[in-house]
Parts: sequence; structure tokens; C-alpha cells
Amino acid sequence: MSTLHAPILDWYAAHQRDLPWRRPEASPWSVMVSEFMLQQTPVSRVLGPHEAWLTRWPTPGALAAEPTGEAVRAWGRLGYPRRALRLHAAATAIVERHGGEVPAAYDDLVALPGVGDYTASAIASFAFGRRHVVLDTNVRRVFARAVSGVEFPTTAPTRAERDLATTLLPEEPAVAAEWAVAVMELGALVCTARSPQCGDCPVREQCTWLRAGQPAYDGPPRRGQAWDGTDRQCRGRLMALLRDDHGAVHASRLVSAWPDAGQRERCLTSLLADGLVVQAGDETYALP
DNA sequence: GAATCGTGGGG
DNA sequence: TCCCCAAGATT
Repeated sequence: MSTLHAPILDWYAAHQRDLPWRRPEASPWSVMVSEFMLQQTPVSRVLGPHEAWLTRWPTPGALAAEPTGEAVRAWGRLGYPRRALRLHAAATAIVERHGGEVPAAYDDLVALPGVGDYTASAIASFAFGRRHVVLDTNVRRVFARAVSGVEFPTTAPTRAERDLATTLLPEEPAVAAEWAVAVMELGALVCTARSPQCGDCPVREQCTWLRAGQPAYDGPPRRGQAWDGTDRQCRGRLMALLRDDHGAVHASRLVSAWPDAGQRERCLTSLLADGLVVQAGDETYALP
């Protein structure tokens, strides 16, 4: 146990948020749904859809029994709607391969659609108390600062970073799981990307970055995501139109969502390819 | 490894 | 206002 463990675990015990998927009665499915929704989407925007989702589909089997379009519509405006499709596909796979129960083993989890290393580790750790390195953007930032002394981690996790996280992971599975969520919470609430609250940090005395005087980031430029006029914006407009309008929409109505014909057609084609949209009639489209 | 894929809130 | 970015996964 390093000098970081006790302060962070104690801080978590005192300051953790009361989130639905963290409660003792939360099912593995509730944890899994939250992890899908939280991929690139803030907690505050996930709370509502998560509750509605669990009420409507309390089990993987309940979701798998519905058309994929229902999942896409219930996904609402969480963004990246392919996640809704993948969650539905994962639920179907759970019914087929695991008798309708969310598997506890990392290998089984990571084999599910839409589940990568992070999500598999998170579900195994948070829902089943297993011992896994859980490397999300929050954890990576905390370690970058506290241990490595740099403001931001690299674009992708490095081998050295994984080794470090493995070294810091407590041996006892239950403690490891608590440690994983505690470090993540610290990154989310205190050791934030912008304006970190170092004065409130339980490891401010040990933090390499803080002790070095919070040196400014000097790595490769971190590129922001373009948005205006992109296919993503176009796809978003088309999806919003189809989501808000139950039933099929005629092609002529898509023009109002995106005037540029070439880009509109290209995006519609990609949405059809993704399975987010289906052709309902001669020139009408709908959610699947 | 880099590009792609939504959305909305806060600094 | 504008820019950054939020519990990633996939190709």
C-alpha cells in the first residue's frame, strides 16, 4: 500500500456521491447500463435516462425482447446513439450466452458488443467486486498528476501506466474494487481536468504535480473535436428528427434537417449502414 | 495509431 | 461567446 491509499479511501468514504448504480441494491445490469451511458457522457445527464431505462427494462432479457429502435428512442439525447444499439446487442448476447444474467468474468464481458477494456473492468469491479485495473480518463489524470507529475495523461494508456496502476491496485479484491471507484471519484470531483480543487485534495501533500508547482502541460497539442458542418452534426440532426417523430418520415422532410443534399445522403447512408435507421417505405425512413 | 462517432453544460 | 470536454469503443 502506497501513501496514496489510505487518504483516498478515507476521502471516498466521506465524499462519495450517492449514485443509483452504486447503491447496495443496484443490480449488475444497472451498473452495466450506467457504464454504457457514461461512455463520454457526464453523470448529470445520465441520471434521468438511466432511471427510466431500468424501470422499463429491469433485466437484459426485457431489453432484448424489444426492437432496437425502442432502445435508440429511449436513449434520447445522450449522444453517440450507436451505444444504444450496442447495449441492445449486448443484452441479446447475455440472453443467448449467459442465461440472461450479466456475466462476472472479464473475458465474458469484454466479448460483448460495445464493451471494451474499461467497461469490462468497471462492471467486473463495481458490480461483482472483482480485482481489476480500471483505467478511465479520471483515474489516468489522477495518476498522471499525483505520481508522474504532469497535468494530463497521454492520448492513450501506455504500458508503463498500466504497470503503475497494477502496482497500486490493492491485493484484496473488495479493497481493489473500492480503490478503483475511489480514485475515479477523486478525478471526477477534485482532480478535474479544468481548475482542479487541489486545496481539497486528500493527497495534496504527496502530489508530484502540485509539489512541482503545477507545471503547465507541455505535451503534444490536444486536438479538440470539430463540430460545425461535420457528418456527426448532420447525423445528429437526422436522428433527432426521426426520434421525435414516431412513425416514418418522408425524405422531403429530411431536407429541413440538413439542406446540403450530398452530405445528407451520405449521412443517411451511414445511419442505414449502422442500423440506426431503416427504410420504411419507398422514400420514408424510421428508427429500426 | 489516428479518425470517427453526439450532446450539452460550465469556465 | 467560445472552447473544452465528459466513466470509450470501434475501425
